[in-house]
Amino acid sequence: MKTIEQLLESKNIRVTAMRLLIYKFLAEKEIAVTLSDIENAFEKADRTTLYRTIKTFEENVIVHQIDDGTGITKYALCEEGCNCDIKNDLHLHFHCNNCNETICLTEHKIPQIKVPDGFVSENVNLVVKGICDKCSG
Amino acid sequence: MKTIEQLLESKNIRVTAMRLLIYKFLAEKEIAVTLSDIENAFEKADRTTLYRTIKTFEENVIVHQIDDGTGITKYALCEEGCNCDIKNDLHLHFHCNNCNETICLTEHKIPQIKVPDGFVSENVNLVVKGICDKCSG
DNA sequence: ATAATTGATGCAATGGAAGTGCAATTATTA
DNA sequence: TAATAATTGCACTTCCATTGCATCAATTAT
Repeated sequence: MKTIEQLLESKNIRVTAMRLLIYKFLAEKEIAVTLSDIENAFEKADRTTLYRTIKTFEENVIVHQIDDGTGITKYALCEEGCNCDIKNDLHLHFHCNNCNETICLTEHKIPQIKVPDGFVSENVNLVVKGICDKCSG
Repeated sequence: MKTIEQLLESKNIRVTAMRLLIYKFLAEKEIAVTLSDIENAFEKADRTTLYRTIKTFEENVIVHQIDDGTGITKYALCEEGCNCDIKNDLHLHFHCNNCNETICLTEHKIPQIKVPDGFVSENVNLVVKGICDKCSG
């Protein structure tokens, strides 16, 4: 079990208070968050810092972007099984039309999608929309 | 074979010159277009008019939105097989990382995606990214 | 036919998210 | 301790999406 400090150091990212806080914030959340979410959680910090922290995490495959169709980019920590840096990885995310939350279904893999001749598939973005377990109860 | 006029009238949308032009523009395109694309094609018209025309079309299931992950909403005419108003329809779109164009692959259906217990799938948004037939040649 | 009403269009402005340049601050290394 | 490099905060900018309001065109009622 790596500490957050070790994780950051292993990727040559300097350990700062801000980064630890943002990492912990993301780790506590089960859902994907927007930059505004982070902004609201850290009102003392500057938007730009939060933005750049997330970008740093993204570049180093600590978080990955999720495009759930709401028009606002969301972010979530990469988990054990997350191969979002690998081109052919299939992301599966669920967006709840009721509570508007987006969660990663990392365990649910997607079958290979066939594309017409001449097309080369490099990456697949799949978002299932509907009602999440909390809202359907 | 319905004329555009008939199509609009059947949906209680007034037939205007602008609407006919935009419809024709979309019909000629095989790819999904952004509002800016339409704007560039009709420089004399106001952006708002184009925007609201597309929105009217969207509400009446004449076009559907495509979120291909570029961050900019794209639109394409609903085709014969397009059931984008039906909840369980599976949209499949292909976004070319090279030419940045997005096309509808209406003929390519996707298998039903399984979601965990408690989750209700209403809709699936699937975007395959890669290289299109024109660019891979 | 004309007035009243409804819808379409154009202009101006707003809001939100994403991104950048630069100065100041903090941490690392020489 | 000085020099260097990275991080943070502030101020902007840009781009897309969206709305309010006035005007113009078209439809309906009188």
